[in-house]
Parts: sequence; C-alpha cells; structure tokens
Amino acid sequence: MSLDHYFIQLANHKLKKTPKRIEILRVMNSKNTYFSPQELWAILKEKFQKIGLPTVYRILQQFQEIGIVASIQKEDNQLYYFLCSIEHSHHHFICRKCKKVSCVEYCNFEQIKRSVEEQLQSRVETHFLQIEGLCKDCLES
Amino acid sequence: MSLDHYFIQLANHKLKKTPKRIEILRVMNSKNTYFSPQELWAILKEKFQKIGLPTVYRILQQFQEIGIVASIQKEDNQLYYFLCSIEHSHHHFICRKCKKVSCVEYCNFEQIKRSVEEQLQSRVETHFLQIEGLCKDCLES
DNA sequence: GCTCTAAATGAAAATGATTTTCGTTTACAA
DNA sequence: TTGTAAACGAAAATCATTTTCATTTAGAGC
Repeated sequence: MSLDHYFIQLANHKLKKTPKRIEILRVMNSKNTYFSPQELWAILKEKFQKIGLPTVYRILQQFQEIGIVASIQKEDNQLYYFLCSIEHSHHHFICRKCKKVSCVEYCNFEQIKRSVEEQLQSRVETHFLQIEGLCKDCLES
Repeated sequence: MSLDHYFIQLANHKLKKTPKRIEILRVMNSKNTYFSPQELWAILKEKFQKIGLPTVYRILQQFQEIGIVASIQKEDNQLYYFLCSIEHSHHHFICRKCKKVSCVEYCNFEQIKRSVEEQLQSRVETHFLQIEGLCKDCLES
C-alpha cells in the first residue's frame, strides 16, 4: 500500500518527512505486523549508519499521537506498535504465528454491556478487547 | 471475607504462611481494588520496620502463580494486582473511580468470534476483554 | 538555489519499574 | 527442639523507556 496517506498526516501535523520517519513507515507498511521499538531499531540500523533508539521511540510516539500507529498489549508489558489509521474506537485481531494485526471494526458489545451493567448494577463506559488466533494466511499454510 | 481460602492455597502450594504474605492478603482482601507493588509496599511499611520492595514483587508473582491474584492492564504498562481466585477464563470490570475490580464470568463472545472469523477468514483462539466504568457504589454516591 | 529557524537527531545519561544475587533469618515438619 | 528449605532484606543489576543537550537537517520563505 502507498505511503502517501501517512505523508499527508505528517504534513497535517507539521512533522517533517525525514529519512528515518519514511523508513519506519516503509518497514511497518511492508508487513502489517506489530513491532517493538528494538525490532525496528535493528532493522533501521541496516540502512542508517547512525540511528539512535530514542529516535525510534520518539517517532513511534509521535505516530501514535497523530493517529497513524496504534499499540497492542502483551504479557511482557513492553510496547508494540503497528500501522493503524482508523480513528473511531475499534479492536484488533493479532495473529499468534505471524504477528499480523487486523482491525475489527464491528463489535456487538451491547449485549455484553447490558449483561454486565445488570449483573453489577454498574455503568460500563469503555471496553478494551484484543483477539488472538491464526490469520487466514497462517491457517492455510 | 475470610482469608482461610488463601491460606489453604498457600499450604497447597507449599508456600509458608509468613507475616508479610498474611498482611498482603489482609490488605488486598479488605478493599477488592487493584494495587501496584509500590502501593502495597507503602502500606506494608507502616506495619513492618523492614520490608523490601522485591519481597512485595515476589509475593505478588507467587500469588499469581498459585491462582489467588490476577493482574490488569493499564495505559502506563505497570503491574497492578488484585485478589481473584476464579480458575476458568473470565473478564474484569474495573471501576474508574474507586479501582474496585469485579469478575465478569458471563461473556457471550460467540457472536463476535463468529463475525471476526468470517470477516477475516481466521481462527480466533483467545480474547482479552477488560471493561471499565463506574461501580454500583460509585454510581450511587 | 540560498538562508534561516524550528524541528529532528545522536549520544550519553537519567529514570524507574522489575529482577537477581547472596548472605541472613524464619516457618514449620520431623 | 532442631534441621532445613523457603523467605527475606539489602544492594546491585537489568532493561525498557525517557530526558537532556549539543549538533544537524528539512523545508518554508525569499
């Protein structure tokens, strides 16, 4: 997929189109999997003689702030990022084998919400749902 | 609620019933809210002249291993623990105001699961759901 | 194309949560 | 009461992440 959308978002938020940022977008866009800052750093070091880990952290944070990457929760409590430009609340399906992340925009949460509010006599305000399994490609192979 | 159930679990797993462990159970049992290791440490320091933060970490990890505490995910990626002895997979409702955690054993996930599997042609294996809002007590006050 | 300036970056150090090590103490089984 | 494995405290180590600050660079305006 083209990176143009991301470049527009960079411009919209007055973030410069630097080589490091372009490369991070290119790498992340090529696979649609999630990455730790360290993993991205290792990949970028192959291309740039000088690239600091803080730069990777900074860029990922900025990308999250301008809404072109999102993060997932893992048991190890480290940060993992992936490209995601959907603005409204939604969820993610993560492939256990290939680490690919797919957005799940449909979530019929109303029934669960009503059930919880009734059982606990509480008010449900938000929910966080993360789904794991095997993606189409990994199922077929 | 009585701590007997927890003491039995300690014995079952050959963990000694030490003053630090008893106190952590007492504190956690008195509120049913989630705690960070640091918070518990601060509370325990009022009672014990000598108590190390690593001890609190170790005890909480052991309690999680033997199935009497569980942890929640928060934005800050720190560890938070609360008493929970339910063995089978379930979810948690967290009160934003008072930090109380309630277990949600009923989760009609089948519909969402089928929808995701159909949309993505994938196999859903697990899901993590965390619900936030206001609990009964906080709604009333 | 050239210049200027704010933004971006690298290097190094700081931070802060969590874990490990190791010598001492303690619960509790025998 | 005693012996021993488990628990603990203190200190240091680890490791992810953030901050600081001096230098470099993208790109707007000329």
